[in-house]
Amino acid sequence: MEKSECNKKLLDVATQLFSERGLHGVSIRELSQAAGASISMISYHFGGKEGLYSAVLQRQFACFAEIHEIRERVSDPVEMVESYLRWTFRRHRDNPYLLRFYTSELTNPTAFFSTLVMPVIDEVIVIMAKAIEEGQRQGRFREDVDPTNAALALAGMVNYFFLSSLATENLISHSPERDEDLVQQYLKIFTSGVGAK
Amino acid sequence: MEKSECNKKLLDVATQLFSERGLHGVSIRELSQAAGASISMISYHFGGKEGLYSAVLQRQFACFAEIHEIRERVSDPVEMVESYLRWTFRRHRDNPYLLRFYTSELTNPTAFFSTLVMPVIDEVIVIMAKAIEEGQRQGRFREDVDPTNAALALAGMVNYFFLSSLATENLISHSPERDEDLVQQYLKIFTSGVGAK
DNA sequence: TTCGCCCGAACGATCGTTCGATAACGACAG
DNA sequence: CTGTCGTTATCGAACGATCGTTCGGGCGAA
Repeated sequence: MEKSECNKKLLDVATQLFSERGLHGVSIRELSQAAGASISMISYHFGGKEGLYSAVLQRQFACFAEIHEIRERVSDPVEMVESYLRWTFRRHRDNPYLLRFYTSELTNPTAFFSTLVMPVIDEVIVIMAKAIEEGQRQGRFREDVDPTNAALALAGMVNYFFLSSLATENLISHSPERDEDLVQQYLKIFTSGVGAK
Repeated sequence: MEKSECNKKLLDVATQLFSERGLHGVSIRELSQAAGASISMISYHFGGKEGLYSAVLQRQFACFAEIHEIRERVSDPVEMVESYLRWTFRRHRDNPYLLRFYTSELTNPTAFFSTLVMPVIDEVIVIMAKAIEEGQRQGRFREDVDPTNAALALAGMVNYFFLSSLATENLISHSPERDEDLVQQYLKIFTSGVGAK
């Protein structure tokens, strides 16, 4: 039998509201009303408000597993950096709520941080650090920077663009049409820096 | 007459608790109990829970004004980048709660975001973008990157190090003794990139 | 009839705020 | 010096509102 629509509708609505105001900022009454469902449906389908939140979190962070496919497909270190940048842009574009849960959990971790969030973040950082380390072994990357730190710097550059968008929307265009241009700019900065040759 | 200690104690306790769990995650009962004060003191001194939160926010973001002194003291673009990096490291070290309010407001903005948070963030980005632009005019920085975007990339690199610390604490050392080393690494990456020459 | 799915009233707990009482203290008049 | 008054800081009980959960029942398909 098909699992009813109520379930999916609740997940969708909860994704938006939780991302906007956090776990404690939304009540189950507002949640269920926005989903056109009854209050008790949240406890019925998800075992309570926290259960719904964890279901949202799981669906949000599922996409991070894609990094493994990228790593399998791409072997060249520089190309790996470019793929990571493009993948991250697309990830945020496809899912405008992701970054809110991402940083919300990093700064105000809930009970699900250590089981649902931290593992997938670490996986990405470790994989990128390994790619950079391989680049160093190949003589393509300078060896006087720590690979993990370089991976963090890369992730920071691109994620911060979306993180700061609420504050900088009148300073810089956040239109998706600029994405590929930005990918190239970040790639340039990361590999060659902003210094004139 | 001296303003009582109750006021200051409430501010200190609220800073920690709000940073850990957000505006909606803490009750005034827990707040006042942790401060050793009565429940009614919050409404009495700050006009309510939100008033206390805004007082905390104001005190947190006051330090961003220091960027103006730095800009007055430093004229060389590269030196300005280095000063920004060192200043940001010290800012986060001196105040471990700052980044939580910073990102919490960026992802789950409260009513005070547009008046207390956004203006100071924009100021820093604009000042750094101008410094980078000047570096381009001097021929020290390449001209094919957008100054504002470069400023965002710089801010992203260093802020993300602290933002991700909860997830990456067993991947990389976050000891303050490494700070100067990290400043130099970020400076290197930003000005020269990770590419081998 | 049975079994998922769903409803909404009801419950106890907790929320933020308000209010009357109290104590300490300086100013001032007698 | 002393008694009174107004101000300020603090308390805790009480209030109405809202919180998340539970529960008895209704509905439709098997």
